[in-house]
Amino acid sequence: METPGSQSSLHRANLERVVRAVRLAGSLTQAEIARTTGLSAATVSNIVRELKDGGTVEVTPTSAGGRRARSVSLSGDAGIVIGVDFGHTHLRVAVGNLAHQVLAEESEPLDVDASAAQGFDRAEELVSRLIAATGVDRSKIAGVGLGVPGPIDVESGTLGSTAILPGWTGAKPAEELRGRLGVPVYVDNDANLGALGELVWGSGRGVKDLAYIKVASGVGAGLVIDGKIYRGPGGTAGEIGHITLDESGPVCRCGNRGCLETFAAARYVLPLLQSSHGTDLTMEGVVRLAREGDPGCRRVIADVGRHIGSGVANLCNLLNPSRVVLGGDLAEAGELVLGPIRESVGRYAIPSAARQLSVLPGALGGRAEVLGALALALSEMGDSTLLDGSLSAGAPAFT
Amino acid sequence: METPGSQSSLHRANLERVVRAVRLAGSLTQAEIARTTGLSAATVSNIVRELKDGGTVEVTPTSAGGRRARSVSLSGDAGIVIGVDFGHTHLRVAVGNLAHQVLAEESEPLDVDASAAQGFDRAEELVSRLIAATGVDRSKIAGVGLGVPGPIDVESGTLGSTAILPGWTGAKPAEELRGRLGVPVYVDNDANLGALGELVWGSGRGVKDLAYIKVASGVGAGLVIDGKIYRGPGGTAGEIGHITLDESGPVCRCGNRGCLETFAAARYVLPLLQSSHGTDLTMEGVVRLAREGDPGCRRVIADVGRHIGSGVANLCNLLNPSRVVLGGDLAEAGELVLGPIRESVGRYAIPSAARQLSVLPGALGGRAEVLGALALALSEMGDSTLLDGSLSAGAPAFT
DNA sequence: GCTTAGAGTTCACTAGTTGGACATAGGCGG
DNA sequence: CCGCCTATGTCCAACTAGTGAACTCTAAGC
Repeated sequence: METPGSQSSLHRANLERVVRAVRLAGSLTQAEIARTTGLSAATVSNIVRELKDGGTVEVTPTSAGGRRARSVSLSGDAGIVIGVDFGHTHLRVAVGNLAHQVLAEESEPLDVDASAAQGFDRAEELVSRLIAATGVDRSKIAGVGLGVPGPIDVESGTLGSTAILPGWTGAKPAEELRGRLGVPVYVDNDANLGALGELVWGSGRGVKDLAYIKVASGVGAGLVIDGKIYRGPGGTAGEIGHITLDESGPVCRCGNRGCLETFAAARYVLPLLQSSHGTDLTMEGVVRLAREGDPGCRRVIADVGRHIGSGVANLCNLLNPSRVVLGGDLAEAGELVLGPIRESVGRYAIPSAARQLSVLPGALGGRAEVLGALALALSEMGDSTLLDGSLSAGAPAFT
Repeated sequence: METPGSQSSLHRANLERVVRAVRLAGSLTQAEIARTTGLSAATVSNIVRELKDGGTVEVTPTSAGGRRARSVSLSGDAGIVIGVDFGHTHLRVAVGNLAHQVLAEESEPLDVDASAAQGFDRAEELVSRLIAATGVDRSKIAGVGLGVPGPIDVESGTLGSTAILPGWTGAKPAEELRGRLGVPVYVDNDANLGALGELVWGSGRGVKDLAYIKVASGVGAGLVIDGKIYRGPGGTAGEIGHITLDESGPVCRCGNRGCLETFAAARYVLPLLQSSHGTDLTMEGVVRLAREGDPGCRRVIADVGRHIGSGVANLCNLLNPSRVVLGGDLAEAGELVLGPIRESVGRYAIPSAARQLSVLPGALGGRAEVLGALALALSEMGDSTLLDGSLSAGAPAFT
């Protein structure tokens, strides 16, 4: 830190290396750590002792039927991370540990029109409740990931458009939450977090580049490139909802005509069915009816799929991701919507770009965003945060 | 290398740190190196001596009117890099040094239908001629960047479609050239290299995310994200030419209808003018006529611009780059084509994504690709390649 | 019961950085 | 013109931290 290119920094780097290896694998013996990190057994021995003294890591004396292998794993209370997701109609909180395990999760309805202060009150309460339920000490919180359902400037932390969450005008959600909880808060929009959630826990496991398409009242995409959220220099990457499919199509709320959103988003699609199916239809309802066989709903969903597929084809030609994951209510429709999407992609994307693409439904449903928030907290905090405990705890031993 | 987390790697890292600092700044005194790298003066002293012994760096005994500052700079012959660009109708080679200076550059016509072997013969010759002209020793070649005008799998090094370069079927250009020149060869397609070239030397200086749109016989884009070429998991990112603008438009060579390419690429646009302007018209000619005021050519170019703008708007919504650079013959048309592009982008992209976007003509013209090849060689080889000399030369000193 | 083999630890050694002492050389004031 | 001051670069002793080799320990296999 203070001497950025010297032995102590090397030692720190090696500590991180070990922690990362353990975190990724869940648990390892020292010999395995030595092999995967490339460090010598002696060094690993020292490092493990240091980490154990610092409380970062736990050593289970004997594990399986081996000779005498001590398995090393991140200690359950080494730290926890929290994910908070503000949705249009709900608030969702999850608590996880550093081993990528979700310890507790809960959601409650939240009025969109609630003021920002009220929303944060509820969030703070829910976080406290969940932490209490897990029995972990509050001081172990290593970071908080926060999702907001609208464009947010990650640098400055200010919400962009306030059309979606009135009453939150000019709010700086991350700052607010940091003030209340006293720990670092990392914020991003729901589509990006959904992408991260599916990447780490859901349908995106194993790939490094993924596009998460979320169809709800609008259409947005979260892009993960090489394992990291890609936001673009201006922070507004992923606006797949507003690529133009038909220059003379319906007028979109963004002011253009024929945006993908006007063919796929709930606010434009539901009215099509209202004369035949009643006015209080929701996207969820349409999906349910379609699965039950309602021909009108099936047709509408297939049409939506075809249009999304056109958008995905463009995305695919430009970015060539290895996986596209469909999220939001629409994902529940399964093959009813995925089939037409794949068909459109096959038709409109150039073959070499579409070849290794797989289009999958999200595996996490509405949980994708909270879990993504957890993942954001985990990735942003880095592995170094874990070491602070062991470093400060280790120091006295040398005096 | 062999011991990836230990002192020797630290030393190597520090060497690289110093080399990078010097390369970025041009020349520095040891004290300045110490300050910018954060290393101690003593360490810098040792490192500089080692680098000097290895020939990587030169020390000019006295410089300005200071006390006794010795200025350290990369030695001119510490290494050179070579860029080779195979185009549809030309072969272009450039030689540069590690200080990002172009030492020599030359191009010659190359028949597209020439066999691969013949092409490589010509390239090898031209490289030899240029190296001889610069007077640098052949052994100083640190790397070669190679551009090919078609899809290439960077991992395996095999050319994809052979439609563009018949006679090159199944060739592995990088391997071939490595065999002939005996140094590492890094290969990529022309659009990606053009992007890199403009980023490092041209209209993209200062930004980290850039899209380079090359309009020639086809339309392709090179994407640079966070300073690195983005190829996508399948290696075919950037196919902006085949995003669909009009589902019932003209049939494209890719098999779809209404691709951007069918509205913008030379092979589709030139026929429009052949009845009025003759059959041996080239894109270059159209641009020239347009600049001279020919209304038909102006109209065609403006239409092309509008369509490209639609594609760029989609790109912008999805990726939100901070800069779009137009390359290829068409860029010579200047505002005649840029105006309509900007107009289309303004109309079809969502405002928040287009806000900080600038659309510029390429500053390098046809040189973008060779210079990009140089930049590729420079970036791929890293700073570490420079050290090989000093490391191997330094070793005997310790025996 | 003896051997064997892998796991983890200890120890002497070595690589490499650092802080401080030291030499050097120009600027500046007297 | 001389000596002080200051910043540069070098040298040396101290220290940090990783490594290979030797060693111990345990359980499995014959």
